[in-house]
Amino acid sequence: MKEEQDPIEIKCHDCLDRSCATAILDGNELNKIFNNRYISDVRKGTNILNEGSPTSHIIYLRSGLVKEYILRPDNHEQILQIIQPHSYLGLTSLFGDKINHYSYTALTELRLCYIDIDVFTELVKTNGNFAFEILTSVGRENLNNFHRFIDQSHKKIYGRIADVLIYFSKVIFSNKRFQIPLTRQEIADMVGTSRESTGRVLVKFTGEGIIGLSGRNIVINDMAKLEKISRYG
Amino acid sequence: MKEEQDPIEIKCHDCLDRSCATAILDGNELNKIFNNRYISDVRKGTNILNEGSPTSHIIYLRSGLVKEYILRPDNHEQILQIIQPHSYLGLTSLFGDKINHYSYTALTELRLCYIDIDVFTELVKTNGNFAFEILTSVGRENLNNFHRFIDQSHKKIYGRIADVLIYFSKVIFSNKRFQIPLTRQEIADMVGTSRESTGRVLVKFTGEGIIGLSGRNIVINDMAKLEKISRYG
DNA sequence: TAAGTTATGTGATTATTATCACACTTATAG
DNA sequence: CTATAAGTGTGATAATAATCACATAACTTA
Repeated sequence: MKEEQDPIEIKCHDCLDRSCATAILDGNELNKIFNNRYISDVRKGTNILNEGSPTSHIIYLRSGLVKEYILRPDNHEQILQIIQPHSYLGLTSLFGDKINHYSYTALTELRLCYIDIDVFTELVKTNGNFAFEILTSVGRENLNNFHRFIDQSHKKIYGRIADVLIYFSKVIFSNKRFQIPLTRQEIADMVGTSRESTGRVLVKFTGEGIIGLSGRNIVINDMAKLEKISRYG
Repeated sequence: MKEEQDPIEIKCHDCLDRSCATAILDGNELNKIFNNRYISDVRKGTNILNEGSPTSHIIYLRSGLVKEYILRPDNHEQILQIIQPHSYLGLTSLFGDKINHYSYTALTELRLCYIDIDVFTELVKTNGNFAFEILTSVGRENLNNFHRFIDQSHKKIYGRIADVLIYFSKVIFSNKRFQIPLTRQEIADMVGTSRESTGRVLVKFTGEGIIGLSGRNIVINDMAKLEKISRYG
C-alpha cells in the first residue's frame, strides 16, 4: 500500500476517479466516506475477495482490471465479467446476506478504495437519490451480464470466442490491437469451454486472416467477419 | 378485469397479498400507491409484457405463475425464471432505461396490480429504507437467476432437467407430486436444449423409476437420486 | 543461465446432443 | 363431435466439442 501519488490531503470530493453515483452526495456525506475509506494498491494476480467471505467493505476500483468469477464444483473457474475502473466490486452481493458471492482477482495492477460497509449502507438509506443511482447501476450491470450469458448459452464456441475478442477490443480497450490480460484457460473459463478448443478457434481465426495473433497480442483485422461469426456462429 | 372479489374498499394497507417491501411504507405512502394502481385478472396464456416495450407501470404479481423469457434470434424462447406470487415483474429493467428487457406470459390465471411507475419511483427516491428493501430483493433475485444459469452452463442435459424437476417440486409447489405448467418445449427452453432431448430424458428418468410421469403430471419417487444427477450428471 | 513450472498447440478418439423425419396423441374451436 | 392444430415419442444420423496424451514454448526464480 503506497500513498505517495494520492496524499491524504486529496479528499473524495477532489478525487479524479470518483464514481458517478457520488455526484449525488453533498460535502458532508462525502466526508463520511473520506473518513472511513482506505486506499490500497495491489499487484497483478492478487486475490482481492473470495466467495463465501463476509462483506466488510465496499471496494471501489479506481484503476486496473479485475476478473469476477466463481469456482465450480469441478474446480474450474467460471469468469462472470471483467470489471473496469470506476465500478464497485460486489455491490449485488452486498444488499442481500452480506456475504460475497463471487471471487475477485487482479488482472493488472490496481488501485482500490475500501469503504466501510456500514457507512455506505447508511448513505443508501438516508439518501434516496443515491440509492436510486446505485439501484440503476446494479440493474444495468446485471442486465449486461445476464444478456451476455444468455447470448452465449446458445452459441457455438466460434461465436463465443468471437464475442470475447469483440468485448476486449470494443469495451475494454477501444482498440483493434490489444494485449488480452487472460490465459487461454481463462478465455475458456469466460465462455465455458476447454482450453484446447479455445486455442483451436484462435488458430483457425488467425489462419483465416480474421485476427493476428502472437501470444497474448491480438489484432482484429476483420471486425465485420468477427461480428458475423458472433451472430451466426 | 373483474373486481368482485376485491372490492374497491380494500386498500393496499389491508391487502393480504401485499409485498414485504411495502411493510416499510407508512399510511400516506400506501395511499399514494392505492390511488395509482389498478387490478387486473388475466387468464392463462396471456402475454403481459413484451421485451422492448416502454415501462409505464410496475406490475405486482398477487397470484399465479408467470414465465419470464426473451426471444432469441433463432425464434426460440429462453425462459429466465418462473415468477411466483408476491413479486414485482421487471424491477431490474425499471431502474435503467425504462424499457422492458424481458417478456412475460401467464402460465396460470393471474391477479395483477399495476402501479404507476412515477409513483413507485417517487417512493424509492423519498424513502431510503424502501429503496434498500427493493435493492435487496432485486439483488437476491438476480443472484438466484445468475447462479442457476451458471450452474446449468456446465451441466449435461440430465442434470439440467433434474434441476428443473427439483425446482418445481421444492420451490414452486413444495410437493413431490405436481403438474408442471410447461410444455416439453418450454422445459427445453428453460435449460437450453431441444424438445426431443427433454422428452428422452424424462422417459429415461421414468424408466429408472426416479419419477412417475403421465403427461404433465409428475411425481418424484427418488429425490435423492435426482439430486445426485443434478450434482454429477 | 539452468531448472522448473506454467502455458500452449495438435492429433486421435469418444461422448454428448442437435437435427430430421415421421408416427401418434391430446387439446381446442367451430 | 369432428376437424385442425398443438404437443409428444422414437429411431437414425450428423455435428459439435470434450477428453486424453504428448510435444513444444514461454515465463520464473534462484
